[in-house]
Order: sequence, then structure tokens, then C-alpha cells
Amino acid sequence: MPTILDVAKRAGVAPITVSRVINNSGYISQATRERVEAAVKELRYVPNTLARGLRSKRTKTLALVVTDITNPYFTLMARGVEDAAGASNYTVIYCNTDESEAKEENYANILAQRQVDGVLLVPAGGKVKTIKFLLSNDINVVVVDRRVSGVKIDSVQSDSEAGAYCLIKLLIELGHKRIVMITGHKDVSTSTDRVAGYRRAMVESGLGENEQVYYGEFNQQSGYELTKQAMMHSPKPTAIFGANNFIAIGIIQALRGFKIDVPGDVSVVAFDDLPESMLVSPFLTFAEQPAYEIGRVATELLLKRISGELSRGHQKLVLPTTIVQRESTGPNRKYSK
Amino acid sequence: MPTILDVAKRAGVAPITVSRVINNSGYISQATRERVEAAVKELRYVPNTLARGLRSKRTKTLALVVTDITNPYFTLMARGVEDAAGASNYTVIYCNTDESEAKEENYANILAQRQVDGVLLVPAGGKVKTIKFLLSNDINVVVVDRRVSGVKIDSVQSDSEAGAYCLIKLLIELGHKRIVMITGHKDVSTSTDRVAGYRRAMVESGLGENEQVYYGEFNQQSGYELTKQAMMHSPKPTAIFGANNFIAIGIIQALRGFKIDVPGDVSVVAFDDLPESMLVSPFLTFAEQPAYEIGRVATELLLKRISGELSRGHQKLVLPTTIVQRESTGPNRKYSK
DNA sequence: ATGAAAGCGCTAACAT
DNA sequence: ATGTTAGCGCTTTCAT
Repeated sequence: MPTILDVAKRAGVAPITVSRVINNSGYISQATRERVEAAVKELRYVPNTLARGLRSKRTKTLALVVTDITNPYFTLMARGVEDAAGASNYTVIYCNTDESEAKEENYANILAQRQVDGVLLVPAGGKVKTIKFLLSNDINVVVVDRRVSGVKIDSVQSDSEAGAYCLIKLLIELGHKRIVMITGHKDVSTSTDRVAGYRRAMVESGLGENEQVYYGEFNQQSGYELTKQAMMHSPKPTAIFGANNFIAIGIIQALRGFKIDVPGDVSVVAFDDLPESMLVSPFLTFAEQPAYEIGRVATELLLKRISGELSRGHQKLVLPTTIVQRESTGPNRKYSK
Repeated sequence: MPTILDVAKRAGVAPITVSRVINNSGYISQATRERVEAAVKELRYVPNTLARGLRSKRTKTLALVVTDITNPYFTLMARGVEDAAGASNYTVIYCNTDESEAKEENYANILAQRQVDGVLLVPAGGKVKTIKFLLSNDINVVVVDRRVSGVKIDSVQSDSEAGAYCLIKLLIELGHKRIVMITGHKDVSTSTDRVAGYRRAMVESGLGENEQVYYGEFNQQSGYELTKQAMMHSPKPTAIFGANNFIAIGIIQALRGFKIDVPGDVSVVAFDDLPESMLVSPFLTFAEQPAYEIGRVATELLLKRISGELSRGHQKLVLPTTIVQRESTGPNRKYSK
């Protein structure tokens, strides 16, 4: 492989001049620039980012660490990240932790070894260990989708509490009184924030005594199992709130298994749905998070941190959710207005 | 950040000795090893892979370049890649080309700059340019999911021709005669191979004259549009074969839009479905490709190439598909047996 | 079983 | 507007 020295010889200049041309830095005369560019082409020169990063301490690489890359919510967020990063000529490394703190720590280690300039982290669990490790290795971190406590850090998320509140209010307006919530882990903020919104709506409507929250995982299987449990109790719920899209799918699968009609017998609402390109018939009433926007905004924030534009203070950005009302909330035989 | 030199001083040894310990290479006495490991821990030393790669010419990094990372088929394949790569302590960089050759070339360039050891490539379009570029940069390549012509290269794919043949045979046995196929680009082998399987089944059953193939993109929107076109023709088809999962979703959406019952009026078959965790009610009859296995096998092949175990000749692995029969193929009002 | 010296390819810092 | 020098952190090569 040709190196910068080969190009320099070919163009009759010093290596640093070639460096200046390919990096568009410093002053270069038009004539020199052209000769260098010609030499680059002739030799098919490809700069070595390892050497570049080793010397400059900048790798122009970010990492996006999410808890479930199979979830279209995170896939869409990843698009936002990729677009914002690409616009500044940064490359993105994607990591999937499957909600495991051990995998998260392992990835943090790999990313530190690779000298990434910054990490967009969806923390698995509520711990702060990974964040502290990255910061101690001079790697900038922006927390995405979730909150963490115990460390001052930039974060970007959507308004889970308000989204949940609106969904439950909608159900209550439709006449529902027995509304069950099925969510993920207790130590994840998206879970507890959505529970808080659910609570506020219930209490506000004098339904505080009817509150019933089932904690599990943010996946279809957990939604399925917990729905079976919830439907064993009597009186049975007339509506179920799933804290994410996969839980919602599990809920509907379980209800169908019991031959319970949605929304005829039980209404269902959730956070996030699948993209329309994956849905034979859009059906679910849900709170839509601006996933792409979250990824984009978080990346722009991270890039500003990296470039030192934001020297002090930390930002906490909260983006609004949108309620999309579809078939799964009515008409309901028992409670339609 | 501490360097290998700091660790060496702390442990009272030479840097190369530290290198040997952390890489498990060469002979090290137990006592030295322990002192070095203690120093690593105390200083929280993290090796710098840039420096390592620059010197050793090995980055222990692979790339997976796919055409649509939002497709669960590729997501599952990515899991197979990640698991196989992780087992050998390789990291994987994921790249998404959106079926664009320009994006593919751009990623190839980035990957060459990053000195990845190997690339698993789902080629966008039928060109060989990217592959030649990577090979000329001493980067090993395994082609996945598709074939390319014009270059000797390792490849791993599933048996598209046979899978399509079986699906069409199934329809014909159910009594269908007017079977339309909706597929992706003409220059992608998965498209043409599936067309070939469709043709063979049709001709073999004396239905060669009824062949009708619509070429478009491998996505829901294209499936939707082409189905609308196909349903304008008369006589109308009684069955439609979608060449992938997203096309199938578009097909069913379009049929529902026309109030055409599936499978009552028209049966639908396809390659691949969505995972059950995304499906409220599994429905589609389809040919299942071993996506995880394809990723795993391709990665193992690539790693063998990298290590030089496979010095000459090229492998072309073809894995079998499995037909999963569900509701979308029957009972059909017009042609049920 | 351990070490010394050199150099991978590039750019920061300092000339001119 | 261009060049010289040095060195980023590691491992290869060759000793001992």
C-alpha cells in the first residue's frame, strides 16, 4: 500500500504538504494542490486512519450503544445518529448490549481501546460505572433515551412521563377505569417515568386505588407472560398500557390467545409502534417518540462537546411525544362513549 | 492515559514484556505475569488499538456491509456475524448501503482507511468494483446473500432458486394457475435466482405461458405499487409470490386496500417473514432462509481466509431454505383442494 | 524468559 | 506557502 511518503515523492513535496491537501488544512497553492491530488489518484492512495488517530488523538469515530438493536425504535434513532455524524465526516460504531450491564462494560472497554471520540449511550440498568469509565478515558458521553442519576452528563430523551399521562387520560376519557400497565425493569428510567405518568393520570381521575403495574422486560415475551398474569386477576382490566412496542405485541398476542377481542373487550395502548413498512394493518394507539430526532440532536450535542464548543454546564434535552390514535382504543363494547 | 511504558515501569520490566502478557504471546514467568497484571489494574491501563494496528497490520476488525439494516433478515444475519466474530475476539463494524452503489463505494473507502481485516459484503447492484477495490487494499472479502460474476470470491448464500421453486410448486398443488411474482432489481442475484425457481416450477407444470414477473425494489412500497399494477390486469392472479418479506407486506397492504381477502381471494407466499416477536399474528407462508447461520458461516470462512488457513481456491456455500406453511395459502375459495 | 532498538504512517510544533 | 523534526503507543526483529 502506498503511504503519504510515496505520494509526497511522486508530487515532489514534503509529506506534511500532502497531509495538508488531504485534510484541507493550512495554505496550499493551487498548483501544489493539483499535483498532490494527481499523485493521490495515480497511486490510489488511501490514508491510514490508525496512524492519523495515533498522532492526532482524534479518530473521527463515535459509538452508539443501544440495548436492543432489533427494535425499530433504536434502528430509527441510529439513522438520526448516522446522518448527523456523517454530515461532520464522523463514522459510527454500533453496539448492542441486550440490556446486559456486563456486555455494556465490555463494549465500553473495546471503545476505549479504539479511542473513539464520543459515545451515545442508552444505559442498561441504572448504574453509572460505564459512564465514569468512559469519562475517565477522556471519551465524551451523551446519555440517550434514558436518565441516569449520580453523574452530571448531557442527555437527550423524550418526555415519557407526559406521553404516558396522555395515553392514560385518553383511556379514562373513553370510560376505562381498570387500566393495567405492563412495563420493563424498575431500574430503567423510561420504565419508571412512564409509570409516573400512568400514576398521575390515574390519581388525578380518582382511580389511584385501581393502579396495577407489572414489571418485567422490554420485550414481547415478557409482555405476553405478564398479560396472562394480569388477565387471571378479577376484576379483569378493560385496558392495558404496554410501556413499549414489543411489550404491546406480547399483550395483543396473549389477548388473542384468550380469545379476547381488541378493542372490543380490552383496549391497548403503548409507547412506540412498528414502522408502517412492517405492519400489515396499523392498529395500535400509541405515543410516538421522535426517535430519528433524538439520535440527530444527541449526536449534534456530542459533536459540540467534542469540539469544545460547550465548555461548561450540562444539557438535558427532553423532546415531546405525539399521540397517534388508532383502532386498538375503540370502539370498546363496554366503555365507548 | 497510561501507556504500555507506564505499566512497564510500574512492574519493573520492559514494554515488550507487558505486550507479551496482555497478548498472551511468548514465554512469561508466572511471577512476571502477576506483577504486570497488577500494574495494569492499578493504572487502569487500556491498550491502544490504533498503535497496535499500525504496528502489527492487524486490527482484529471486520465489517458487515448490508443493503438494508432495517430488515430483520439482515439484523438476524448480523447476530450470526457478531457471535462468530466475538468468539475470535474480532469487532464488527456495521454499514448500511440502502442498495446504493455510491454508498457502498464510500463505505469501502472508509473501511480501507480503517484497515479492517475483512469485509462481509452484500453487494448492492451487480458490479464488482467494490470487491476489487477492497482486494487491492489487501482486505479479504466474503460475499453474502448474493452472487456476483466476474470475480473469484468466497460466497455464502441460501438456495433461492430451490426455495422459490418449492413455494410455487406448493401454490400449483393447491390449484393455482395464475401466479404473479413481484421482486426486486433485475441485477441482484437473489431476485433473478428466485425468478428462475418460479419459472422452473411454472414451466414444469405447463404454466409457462402464465408467467408474469414485476421487477421493482426489495421494499414494502415497491411491493405495494406493483401489486396495484398486477391487480389491474385481467385475468387477475389468484396467487402472488413476493421475493422478500417487505414486498410481501406491501402486497398484503395493497390487497386489503382493494378489499381482496387473503387467502380467500388471493393467496400470498414470500421469501422471509418478520420475527414472531414483531408479529401480532403469524400469517404468511414463506421460505425461511437460515439468516443467523449464513452470518455465522460466512464469518468463519472470512476468519479462515484472514488467518491464511485457506490459501487457494474459493468456496461457494449454499444453505437450504425451509418452507413454513401458514394461513396466507389457504383455504382459498377458488382453488382449495 | 526477557530486553534493546527500530519503525509502522501520520501530523503537531516549530521553523523558514 | 512549504518544510524539518520529532514522536504518538505499540510490536517486530533480533539479541541475550
